[in-house]
Amino acid sequence: MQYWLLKTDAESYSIDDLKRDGTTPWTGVRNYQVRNYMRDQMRVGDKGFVYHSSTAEPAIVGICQVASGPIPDETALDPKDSHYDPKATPANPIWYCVEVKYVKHLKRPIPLAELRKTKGLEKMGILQKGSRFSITPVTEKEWKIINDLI
DNA sequence: GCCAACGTTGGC
DNA sequence: GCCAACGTTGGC
Repeated sequence: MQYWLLKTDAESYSIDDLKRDGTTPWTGVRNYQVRNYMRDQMRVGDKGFVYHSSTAEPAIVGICQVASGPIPDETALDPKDSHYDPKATPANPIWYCVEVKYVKHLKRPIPLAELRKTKGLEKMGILQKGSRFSITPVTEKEWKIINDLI
């Protein structure tokens, strides 16, 4: 089993939205590296941190779980969707996503600033300068360290 | 709202 | 296939 960190803009889709929906396809990713994680590496049962970006205090706020294998990202095929990609077709969807299931809120959000200060997390994708990947792998060690912060 | 970082696009 | 310009992300 692997661990992940899934970034989301709380304004557009928050952990509360995920709780309400229960399970949701993680659509809208238009970065090849991140698509490849979802298409090739994420497995049903993998766990992930849910991270809110672009808020007053960016933070890890909850835990989710991968609930499906790769499926075509429907938003790429929908001309009305803001993530529409005219090059995508049903035969060659280009963009894939996985379904993500709500597990729980953390007892308290863990702010980015705290992650930065915590020993052993220096290599986390989320902490790298200019990292733009909305999904990054988390090592088992990092997963444990963060769970111990709660 | 600013701006650094960086992936993507497109002209050549 | 290089690389400048562009657009977007996201922390501050």
